[in-house]
Amino acid sequence: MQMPTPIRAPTWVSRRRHFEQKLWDLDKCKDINQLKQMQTLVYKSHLQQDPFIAPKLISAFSNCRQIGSALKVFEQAGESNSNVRLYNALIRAYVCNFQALKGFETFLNMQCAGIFPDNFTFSFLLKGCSGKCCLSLVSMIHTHVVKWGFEDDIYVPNSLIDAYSKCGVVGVRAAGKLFRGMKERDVVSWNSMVGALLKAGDLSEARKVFDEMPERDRVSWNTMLDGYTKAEQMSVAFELFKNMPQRDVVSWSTMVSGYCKAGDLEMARMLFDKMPSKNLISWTIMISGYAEKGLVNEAIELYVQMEETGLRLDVAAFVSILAACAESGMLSLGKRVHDTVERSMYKCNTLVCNALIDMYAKCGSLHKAYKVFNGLKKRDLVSWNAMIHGLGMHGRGKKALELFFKMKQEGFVPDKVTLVGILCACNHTGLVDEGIIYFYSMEKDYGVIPEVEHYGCLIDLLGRGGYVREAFELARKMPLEPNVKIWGSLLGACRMHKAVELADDVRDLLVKLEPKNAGKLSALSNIYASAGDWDNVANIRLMMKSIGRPKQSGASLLQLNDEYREFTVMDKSHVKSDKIYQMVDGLGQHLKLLSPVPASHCDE
DNA sequence: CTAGGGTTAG
Repeated sequence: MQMPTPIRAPTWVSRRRHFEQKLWDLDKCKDINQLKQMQTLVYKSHLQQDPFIAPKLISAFSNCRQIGSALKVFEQAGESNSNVRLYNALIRAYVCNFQALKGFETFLNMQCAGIFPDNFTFSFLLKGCSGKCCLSLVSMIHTHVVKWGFEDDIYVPNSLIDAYSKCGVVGVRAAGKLFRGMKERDVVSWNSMVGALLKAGDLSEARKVFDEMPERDRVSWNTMLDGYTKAEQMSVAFELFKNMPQRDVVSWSTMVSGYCKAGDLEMARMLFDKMPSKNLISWTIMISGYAEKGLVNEAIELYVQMEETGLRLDVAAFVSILAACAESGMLSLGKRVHDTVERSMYKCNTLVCNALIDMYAKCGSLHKAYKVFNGLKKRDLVSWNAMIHGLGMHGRGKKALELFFKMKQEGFVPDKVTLVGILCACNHTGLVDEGIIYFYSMEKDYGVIPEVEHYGCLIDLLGRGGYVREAFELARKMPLEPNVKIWGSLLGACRMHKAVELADDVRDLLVKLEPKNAGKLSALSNIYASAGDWDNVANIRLMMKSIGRPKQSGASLLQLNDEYREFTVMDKSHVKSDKIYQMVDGLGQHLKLLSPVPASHCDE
């Protein structure tokens, strides 16, 4: 009689099962050490040329940001393996790791190798175009799409619409043409088209398309909602919000963000408190909203509350809140955030550290900024720019220039932001000659064509250095339209050097500005008025008169969140006039404290 | 026995 053997597979079988299971989930592996172990196993089992395993390995390495290893896997997969998936995986790896160019190169190599692209290839390639404004590239890919016959695979034209939408107004037109020509459209096609029109700022056309949609999902409503909030049409946005068939956390967050940007922090907070569920993004929006507007107590209180919920901040949350602190000079919250960064996994993250450097620099805490900068292992151009600009704007021009040389020594190529920092540094340190030299050689030396900011720095520099006439001359001759800051610095220079004989130049410049920027002079006059700087108020009124602007009795335009509102003296018509007067008063105090002479206008 | 792609808030 035979005993039944226990049903138990030999060990090697179960091991193999286990191994296979792991192979199937290879691309979901997030741990780099585990992944390397898996790779060893794959190679030992001679599976590195397997048409399914190899692409998975590439994806896995790509997800772990190990693009070098991904490439190695690709190369070792062998040419015998003429596999679209392999190429697709490599293209995606490049594109997802910010090497879009290499992705396109791979696409070309693939065709040279005689391998036909498929629908996935194009989706990946198009993703590589995002963030860049490269219409010619997108339309080139479009041509390939048509050539290979993938224009009816719904994913591909949808990706195309999205890619086109990031190429400015012309791109959006191309997107519209493609959209109208599509055989069938799904809800994503419609949503992408609405999003494209909104990106181009065409709110009414977007709404038209939105109304035409055969079916709308959450994304459709949220996209349209965001369009209205970005345009600061909060009442329309609220109407839409009320009428939405369903509201998710994105809808609520969009509204909170919209009210924050519109400056209505109370309404924002009310909605924030009413949200049925909050996530990291919602908290980030509300805290940044408070921080940006300088509401210290509210911002800190909410930040502490968020930490108490146990939410872990990610890179975007850190960067957003720190940027808001930088904007309003909110050092107290900035420091708190820094504490959190130190305890997080992002204390060596370049993006986060750059935000810290910028925050400390803008808050005037140069020592701390420098400490973060020095401790940063992987500095990029932004790190250098933030530090140089920070030093420069606080009168440490020599140190800024030193850093500039060091940065070049280390092989970084200065960009336009660097040069603003350098000119700013020269300006705030009285290095007039150096500033002039840098300005006039920046195109030759660094290939940077001067923009308004650069002109602004130089004009400020000239004016402060006593070359008032030259400053005016430059403002008049510059190929770009002078902005309010340039105006301010010219006025400052006039006052500083008692140059009243420049009326003609002033008029010339005003002609250049008018009539498009009618409100700006008044806005400026208002700022000086709040600062109690009556000399400049008188100056501006004189200028306004000199170009025959009709005198408006005591009315002035005050810029509030990019919108000009008209006020007359002691106007109480506006619902929030109390708040506004308070704010203007506060602004005046600030200006008095900060600038005996009108502040430099090349910062920011 | 297989994977992989497109749209919304910071």
